[in-house]
Amino acid sequence: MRGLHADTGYLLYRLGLRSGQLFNAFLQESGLRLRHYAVLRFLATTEGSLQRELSARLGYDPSAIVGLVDDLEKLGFAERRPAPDDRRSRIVVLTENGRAFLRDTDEAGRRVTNELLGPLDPAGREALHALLLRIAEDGLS
Amino acid sequence: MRGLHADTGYLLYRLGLRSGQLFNAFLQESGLRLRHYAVLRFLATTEGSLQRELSARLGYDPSAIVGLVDDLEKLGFAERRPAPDDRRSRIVVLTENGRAFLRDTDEAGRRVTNELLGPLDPAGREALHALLLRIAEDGLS
DNA sequence: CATATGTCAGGACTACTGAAATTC
DNA sequence: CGAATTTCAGTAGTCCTGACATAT
Repeated sequence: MRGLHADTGYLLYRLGLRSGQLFNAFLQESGLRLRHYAVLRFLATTEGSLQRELSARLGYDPSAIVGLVDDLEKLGFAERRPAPDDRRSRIVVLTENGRAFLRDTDEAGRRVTNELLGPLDPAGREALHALLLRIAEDGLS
Repeated sequence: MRGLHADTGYLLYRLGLRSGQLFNAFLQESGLRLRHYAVLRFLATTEGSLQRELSARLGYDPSAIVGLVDDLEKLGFAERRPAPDDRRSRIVVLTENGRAFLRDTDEAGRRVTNELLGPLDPAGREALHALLLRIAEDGLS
């Protein structure tokens, strides 16, 4: 019988949990959760994004995006704007406040990843990142 | 501004989610969830385990173990036995039915991991597994 | 008395389904 | 008409806290 940690899938599941918990702990005082943070980070890479793009790229259900963007709007970190070419769609854009929030928390985010990767040296971290990217790109964005 | 996938922690979180979803999908018809499966797999490596050991080794809260073992007992896959040396404790053991279930699903589990690791060749898979093990062992069992 | 183990109740969060309104 | 986008209601599952009974 294979052991528990002999299974790479189970390892990924467990480490993903730990990663999410670490991020949520560091985001706690800001009132955001990892899912909000992920939306902000993605918005920062675009000039504005349709909600269905957020759903597809972040892997969250379209119905979940609604509440996340609601929360970000309440905090003044993002805005919904009408899409000029399709009145069904809304374009979500990062506000200046949202951009400032990302700047302020950028270093804390690095510390989380640092703590997570703990015993790995820089070469190990880079190797891990490259491997994860390859399997992430098969199926995700 | 760093991109989303520039963050190894976020990648781990996303891939952990996908891994859990794949496992749960393949377990669906059996009525079990990944958490039950993890308990069974761990029990198969022992001669019986205290519930607090299951909690510590699998990373689930002690209060969650109660329901998981309840479910496994209902299905006849595990049993609670009194601990001879400490009447507070119960020892959870795999039954013959539980062992048979693991035998029957072993190959399906491999297929899940296979699908998950998709584009990686055997060397890449081994390298990924080794890296994940190193960070898992820092903090988890 | 303090501590450990298992149990139970409940809350906050997550992931998903199905349906509705609007627009294409 | 069917399909796409967003929204909403509801369900099941997850993660954690706090409390309790029992035993050490």
